[in-house]
Amino acid sequence: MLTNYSLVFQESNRQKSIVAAIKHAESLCMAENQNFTALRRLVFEIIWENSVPLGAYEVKGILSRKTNKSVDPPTVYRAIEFLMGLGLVTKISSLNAFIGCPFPSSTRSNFFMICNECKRVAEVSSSEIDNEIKSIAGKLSFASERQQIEIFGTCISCKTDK
Amino acid sequence: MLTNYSLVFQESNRQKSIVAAIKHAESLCMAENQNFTALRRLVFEIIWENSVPLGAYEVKGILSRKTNKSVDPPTVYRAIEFLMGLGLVTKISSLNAFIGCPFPSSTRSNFFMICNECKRVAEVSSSEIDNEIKSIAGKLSFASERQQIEIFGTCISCKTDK
DNA sequence: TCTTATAATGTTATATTATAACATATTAAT
DNA sequence: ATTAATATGTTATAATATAACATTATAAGA
Repeated sequence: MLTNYSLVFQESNRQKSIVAAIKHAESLCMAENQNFTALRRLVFEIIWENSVPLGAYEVKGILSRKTNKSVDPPTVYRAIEFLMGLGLVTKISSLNAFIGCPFPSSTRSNFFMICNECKRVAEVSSSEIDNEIKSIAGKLSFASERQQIEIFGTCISCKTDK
Repeated sequence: MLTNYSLVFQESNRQKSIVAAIKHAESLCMAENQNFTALRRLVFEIIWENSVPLGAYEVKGILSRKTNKSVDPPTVYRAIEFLMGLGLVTKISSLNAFIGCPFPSSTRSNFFMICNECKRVAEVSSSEIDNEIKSIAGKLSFASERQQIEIFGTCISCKTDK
């Protein structure tokens, strides 16, 4: 089963999803007894408002502009760490950049399609992939804890643009 | 079809594979009209001699000791870039570290199982995974060019050690 | 063989990404 | 109010990576 795969490549869906994502983040923090502070919310919004993964220092710059004061790296990294811990944001490690997670953590494949042209990312959730990975890990007697799948290429709109 | 998945977790296989890998690298360079220079060979050996992924600066340190002279970062990064271009070495981006590729590039899934305890890496080649990714990309009309799959967990020997 | 072109390496400097360590402030619990 | 816990501010620096240019080695053409 492949779900939600067009989410991030389609701007309209993404706009809607930001609002939903903030609500989701709020209730998740509530449930986990975590504090969704103003700073964390700002960083969350900055990352979610962008259709492309942002580097920590880009977030820092935007945050600095939004708050009209200088921001130091640990401020950003700490907020990102917090958000990643809750599965609200993920790092695309090949890019050293961060992007919002459209899926609740329980159903996440950590599977990303990254367009080399427009840099936008689609997160995909696929039980087939997940099961196949489980099966391979089983054969290796490898106890898998976390997976990260990054596919680079060209998305449909960048292909048709040419 | 799942192939070669025990390669890197098993020390004996790895030792054998180094010799084979050097021969493979030599003939590949020959075929591609590329120069397998002393420096590149050294870096290749350093990366292949280790069962765990090495950071560029670790390679730098080892290289420096082996050659008894100081080595600057670009020296290492350039050699690594060269080796990656030929598919002889891969970067594990979550670790900012490099490891030898046991597969010829044509058959590579870029699929790594990374043990959090011993840090060793098994590269897996799975046509099921590759096909499933192709199928998902197809549904998204995404022209995929490169994939990188990183699974973190605990390997069998670290599990039984406890 | 000499000369030129190309490829590879050396070198310096600096950019980019990330974290450690400690100070201060805010919030929640007693 | 006081203490404890959590979050943020601040300074400094570690770790990773690349740009730009100089030099050397190798290969190719005259």
